[in-house]
Amino acid sequence: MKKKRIRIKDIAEAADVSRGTVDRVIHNRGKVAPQVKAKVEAAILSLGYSPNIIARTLANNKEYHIATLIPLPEDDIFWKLPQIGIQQAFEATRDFGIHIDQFYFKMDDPVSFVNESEKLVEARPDAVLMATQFYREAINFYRQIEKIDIPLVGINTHIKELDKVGYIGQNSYQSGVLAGKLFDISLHENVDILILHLGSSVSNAMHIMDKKRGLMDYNNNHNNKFGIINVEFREYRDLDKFGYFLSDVFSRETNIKGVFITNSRAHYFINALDRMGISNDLCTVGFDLIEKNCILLRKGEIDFLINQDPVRQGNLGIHTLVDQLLFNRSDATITYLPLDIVVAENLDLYLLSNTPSTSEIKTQIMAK
Amino acid sequence: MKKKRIRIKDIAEAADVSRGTVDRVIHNRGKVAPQVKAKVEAAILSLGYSPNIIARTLANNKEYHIATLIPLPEDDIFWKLPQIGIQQAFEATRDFGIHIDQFYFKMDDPVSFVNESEKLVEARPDAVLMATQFYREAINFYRQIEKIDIPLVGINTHIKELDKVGYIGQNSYQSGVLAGKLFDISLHENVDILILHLGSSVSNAMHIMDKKRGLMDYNNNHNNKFGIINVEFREYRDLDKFGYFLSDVFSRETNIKGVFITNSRAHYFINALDRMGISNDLCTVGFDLIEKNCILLRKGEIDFLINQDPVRQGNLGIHTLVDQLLFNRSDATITYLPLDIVVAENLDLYLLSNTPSTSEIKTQIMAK
DNA sequence: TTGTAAGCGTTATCAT
DNA sequence: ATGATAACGCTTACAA
Repeated sequence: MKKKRIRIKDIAEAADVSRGTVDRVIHNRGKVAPQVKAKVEAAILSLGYSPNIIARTLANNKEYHIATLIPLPEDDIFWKLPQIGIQQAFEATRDFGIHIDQFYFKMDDPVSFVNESEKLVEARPDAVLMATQFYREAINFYRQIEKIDIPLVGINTHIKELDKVGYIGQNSYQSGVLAGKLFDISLHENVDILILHLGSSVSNAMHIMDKKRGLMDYNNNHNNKFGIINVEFREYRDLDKFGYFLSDVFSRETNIKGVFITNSRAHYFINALDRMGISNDLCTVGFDLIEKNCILLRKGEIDFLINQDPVRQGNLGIHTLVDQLLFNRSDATITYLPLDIVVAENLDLYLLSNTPSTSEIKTQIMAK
Repeated sequence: MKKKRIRIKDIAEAADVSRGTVDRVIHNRGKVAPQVKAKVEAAILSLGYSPNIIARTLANNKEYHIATLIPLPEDDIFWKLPQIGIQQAFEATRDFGIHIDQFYFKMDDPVSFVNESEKLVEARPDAVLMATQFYREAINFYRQIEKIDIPLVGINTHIKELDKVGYIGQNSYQSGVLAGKLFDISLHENVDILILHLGSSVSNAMHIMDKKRGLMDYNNNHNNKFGIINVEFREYRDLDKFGYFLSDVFSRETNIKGVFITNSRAHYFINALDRMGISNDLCTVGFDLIEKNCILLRKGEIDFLINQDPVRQGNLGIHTLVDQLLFNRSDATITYLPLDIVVAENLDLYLLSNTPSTSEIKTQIMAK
């Protein structure tokens, strides 16, 4: 009934060799006579041996350093979320000998990214987790990492040119398609949708283009139900300037009924609208469950937030690397996380499952 | 720079006692002189000791048996999903000495539940995971479990009378509210919504009532935008009978524009409609990403599926129990999982993250 | 080519 | 009340 787990010792006895020999065939290191090897392999197969990861980890007694390179959480609260996931993963894996060294760069400053990436390389980590929107800089950074031949995974922004590294995050194109669907459900035909990009054009990179394409493709595939207006604005933090900009847009374009904000800054848009006294009868679709967005979602000022689970991105990113370090599984795979449609009525449930205090995952190691 | 992790040996040396003594104060077992105890505790605090779970697990070398009691996956494919999560969790925790013994009952048969629960008790497990809609039977079962004093968690159906046991699953009431929101977005006012319950009335229990209440409360709070019609039907598997039943309903009630199916059987409804040649210009909201529902969602025959992540329910359920067994953390907490709004445009992303092959979580132990 | 034994950090059983 | 020591299953250096 209660079958005991097969240990190395057991197959050593079965094959009538020593534990050392068994170990040698398992890791095929060292010399072992062909017939002996066959005998051991037969025993492994017939007894159904699988190694005890716990004991292996303890015996290995190795320390691994994973470096992270992400934007300063202070720069944009969005970046606090992956940070939470990274911390969770750290606590979950520290007993496996995993250390995490974090490097932060200024979100809008490529130079800062380059500086930090150099510091990171000097620290000689065993693996790297990266999140950046700087395409060229990321590719240059990858060249350096390639030289020292350690695994690298990206989160949040998919740098498609880097096909040798893993990616965990959202499918940007599909999130645009999904936004299209949400407008389709909510609005009548023959109205206009404003695509609004807030932030530096530097970061107005591929993944933002993908979101726009997704929305426009959806619209094309649905008989061009909507008119699409494309606009971007850098100085969104200056509510006055932003407000004037918006009233200009809305006075020129009087048929706008939907607004698609392509990143986590929807709350700036709503606040600027409010400041200018422009009434908000718009259907607004934004991204990410940062606090200011959540408040406006509850109030009904924002209609939909698309969640890309940044906490999980950070968490899974670290776990993927741990997986590679501990079990040398080499997957440079792309993992697209679900795109959650968040409305006032299901918001709280998403927030709860994101809070670090409630998700007390201790150990979460990928394998086999 | 590279700080070594503090071990029992380290604090033993610091406090100038033996490892045995340190162990005694950590687990406050056995006698230890007050001053010695204070000295050790001081050392633990100042050096910042935390136990190495890996080594502890190995040394403990204990075997735990977790029993599960869920409906037969063959009875209703929905129940394959928690089963997947349970299997994942098993693979993740087997190295921690966790065994899983599964008991299955016939979904619509309380007697079968009772029989299996008796077998389960005889097997003398160390913890139990349960999913059932049979209220009375579940409560009786709990009385037996209470006697042998082992942890019990429920998934999927919240038996509120059992306030001493943990629950992981959906907030049924809130899922009804969310359905209300979805109709609100999709439909004009002054149309009717049909609430359709398919299945035995036995299982037409509290959590189904909660869903209905949620929808109706939403409607009340929005000026009774819709009319609500309540209907249930047992023999939904008989497409002919079901079809006649539906044509009867729809010929009497000609203003129905929305249909809320309260469980995972939305596909039966669509098929019966189709069979009778009733045109589907309805807004349909159902539950759960089982294959037949997914196909209809893609085709546009179902508009929304609310996902309660049954895979994760099974997975988290096991992990919660493992947590209690390994770290004696006693939380009979209620964990409500997010309610995902699934449409054709984000369906694939949810399916991918549910597939057992992609989620290769090895070890996921809760702690601290 | 093979076997032996020490060690990973913790627990638990002995003596003292 | 305290200390020494053998386990747990695996790795690895060293001996044979």
